[in-house]
Amino acid sequence: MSTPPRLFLIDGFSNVFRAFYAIRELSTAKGEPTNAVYGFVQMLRKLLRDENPELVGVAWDVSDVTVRSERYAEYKANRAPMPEALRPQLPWIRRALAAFRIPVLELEGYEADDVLGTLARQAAGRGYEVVLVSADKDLMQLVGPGVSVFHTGRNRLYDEAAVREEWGVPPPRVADVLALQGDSVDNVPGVPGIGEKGARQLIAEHGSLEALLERAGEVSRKAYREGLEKHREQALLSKELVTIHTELPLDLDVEALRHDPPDPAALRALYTELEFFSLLEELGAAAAAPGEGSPPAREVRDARELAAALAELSEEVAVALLGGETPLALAVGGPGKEPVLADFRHAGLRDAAVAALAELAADPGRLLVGHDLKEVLRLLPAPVRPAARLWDAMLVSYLLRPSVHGHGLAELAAERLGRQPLAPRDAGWDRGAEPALGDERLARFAGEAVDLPLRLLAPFGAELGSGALARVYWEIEAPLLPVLLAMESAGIALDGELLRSMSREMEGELVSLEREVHELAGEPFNLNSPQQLGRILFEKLGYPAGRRTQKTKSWSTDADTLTALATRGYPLPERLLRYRELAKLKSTYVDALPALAGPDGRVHTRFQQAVAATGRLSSINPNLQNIPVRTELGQRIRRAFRAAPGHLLVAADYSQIELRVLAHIAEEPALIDAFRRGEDIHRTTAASVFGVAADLVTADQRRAAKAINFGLIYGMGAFGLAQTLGVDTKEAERFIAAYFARFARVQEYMRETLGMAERDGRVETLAGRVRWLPEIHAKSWNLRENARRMAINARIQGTAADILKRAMIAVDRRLAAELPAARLLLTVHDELVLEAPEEAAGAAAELVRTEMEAAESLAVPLVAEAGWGPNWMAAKS
DNA sequence: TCCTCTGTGCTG
DNA sequence: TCCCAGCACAGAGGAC
Repeated sequence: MSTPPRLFLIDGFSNVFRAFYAIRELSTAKGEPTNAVYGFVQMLRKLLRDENPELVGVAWDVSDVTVRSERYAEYKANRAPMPEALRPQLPWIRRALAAFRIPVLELEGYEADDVLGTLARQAAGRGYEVVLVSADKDLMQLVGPGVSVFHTGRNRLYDEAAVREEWGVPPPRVADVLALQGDSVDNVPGVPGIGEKGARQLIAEHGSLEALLERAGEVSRKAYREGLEKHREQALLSKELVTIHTELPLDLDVEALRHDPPDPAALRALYTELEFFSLLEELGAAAAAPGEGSPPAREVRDARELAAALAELSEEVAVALLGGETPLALAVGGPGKEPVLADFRHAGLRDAAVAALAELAADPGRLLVGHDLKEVLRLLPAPVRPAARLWDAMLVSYLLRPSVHGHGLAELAAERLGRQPLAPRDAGWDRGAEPALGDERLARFAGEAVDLPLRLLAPFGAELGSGALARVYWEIEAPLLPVLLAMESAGIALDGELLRSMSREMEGELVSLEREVHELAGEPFNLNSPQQLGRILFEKLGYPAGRRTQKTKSWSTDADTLTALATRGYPLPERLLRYRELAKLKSTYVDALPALAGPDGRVHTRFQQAVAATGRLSSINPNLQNIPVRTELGQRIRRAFRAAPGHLLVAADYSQIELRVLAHIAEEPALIDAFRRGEDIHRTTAASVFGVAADLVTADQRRAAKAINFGLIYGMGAFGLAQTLGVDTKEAERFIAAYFARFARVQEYMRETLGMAERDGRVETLAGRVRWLPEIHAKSWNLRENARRMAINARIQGTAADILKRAMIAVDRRLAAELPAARLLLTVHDELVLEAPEEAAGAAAELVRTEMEAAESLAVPLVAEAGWGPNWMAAKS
């Protein structure tokens, strides 16, 4: 059976408007706006590439006078005029259509909707498969046998079932729903009081607008009943307005819409004129390598077929897991091998795929290639300790360009391979929907998911080289990946009951604080709104003016500002500070955490291995690296993180790891000696800077020295130090001068680091992890100073991160061998949290402390402290 | 209704 | 001219 030819009819203006609003801003060097052209061209390209339709046409309104506007004067009366920046782009769009060789159907005197409706009906009647391409929901009413709508905004194809699913009514009744709810943009009045929800429900119940009006008196909800009775005529008129006509006197020559390939010369000329450089480049690439893509994966139907395909594979095996929250399929391939797709909806294939993946991962002779392999290996039952070597394109990309945000497969494919792979949406994942079993788009998506990482192997391998950065990959990042996965699967137990009772208690105090503040303000306002608070404090109550915020120039109401006011005796800011503390902790932790616990009563954060520019890990969903610890209330929250029954939590943290790293890299003898003697480093610093004996250092002097020490790590200047210490800049300058006089090698370290950054455009950690700093040469003082601070900080923070990662790998390895009942749960930059059976907690603490201290050999000792207890707070003492 | 930006604040 | 690295909250406002 041959499939009918497909005709794509594009709703010109609806897509032009959508492109105009969807693309932020884009213009030529001369300042001519090009955003709508760009968006429209991208839409065309995507359509032609993904769908490759046999026939294409664009419907285009040419005049503003239409049949309907004569009949209903107010129609479009309040439709905004065409934006100033859009009108000059229309001729370009016409040129783009010509270059793409897409015929334009210009029809004077009719609405584009009616033209599309008529043509769709005619073509469907002649056996074509019609797809209407629009960003407008009105067209949904045309869906039926042979006619579907591709909604450009939602990126989704609507057939009859999809329309029913979304609207709750069959396609022809979409007009009735729209007539009821109205549309302010098109000035369709509808029935006041009836919105989207109501309209759908009423039409679904009564079948049509007419039937509904007939029995309007029986509608139970009063507002609806009265609205329908009062606005009967208006509703009928609305329906007339939104109903699309399909009987215009047109005669379409469908075969004239056969799609020819685009005209490359015309496209090149247009892109050049519009300064669309990325598209120009692609045009060049396409000419150089015509038709090069990824082969689609072949779907296997049972375990035997999967095994047969795996038997073909060589040492290099690419794996990809497809699906969103719930995995749907595993794709497997290899260089030069046919990629296969194991869709879990085939009976038994999920188990077979899991077994196959486990076998591949357990094979030390394999190189497992993929993108974000942590997510792929998550499919395996915990704990996963692969013997295969892991080549993760995401992690390699991160090591090569750590400060670039976004190491997604699509981004890498575009940058490194000049490819534009299918997005999940293009393959059928959209708003909870997923591609059907056997969907050809799924096969293509799977093919790309295994092929692209394989193709990235060569360029990434070449750039990673075989030096220090490659060792960072093979010795740190790759072995860390399964450790992180195991920690995520383990999760940490949460005392939800404790948090819930805290929540109730805090709620009470918040309510009374709010009342107090409203009384002090003389009117109620939203305490959570900095804007409203600013107006109350500085405009209504006339408090002494403070700072303005950076972007919006509204009154700043941050903790510093409020504290300053509070110390001057104003009661409102003092109350508000307490309110803020409570509200912050309650919303971010006390209320949020219990909701994030899994059915096992534990929270499973995700550690991100390719985000932080310095090499640190980060934690999301929830972030367990910012759990409070400083305030009393914060400590109570920390107590809600507890050990499983019969277990204890073990917490171990490095002592001053960053300052020790600084002492080592700078080779500063005074610092090294202090650490070797095991002195309190802030006290020693204070004694040196202020010229007093260590035991005579005052609390204030120690505090100042501590600020200096931290400031060094951050690349701080005198201004910043003055700010934190609350002294003037002159004073801060004297502190810094005194510090450098005593610790001269530290100043030398700063100079060296900046020299390297300027010479190489990058700095490195001790292990060889790189951070690129192109802005070190920026003309802007601000950008340049920023880069200089980053250079100083990245070496120290990054080296500390390398050390902790090494420690994690070692701890995990030794635990598996010696204390398998204990396991790592969390990492917080200089701290590790473990869970161990009660009787093994002491041994686990000793093990983790030893491995942390042995993780790197520096000129100063690395010191870690470990404790244990029933909860996180108790473990830290 | 959904999404993005902004101000704010928690951690190391 | 505000000190490094993160994540997440609520409010505000724009697009749909």
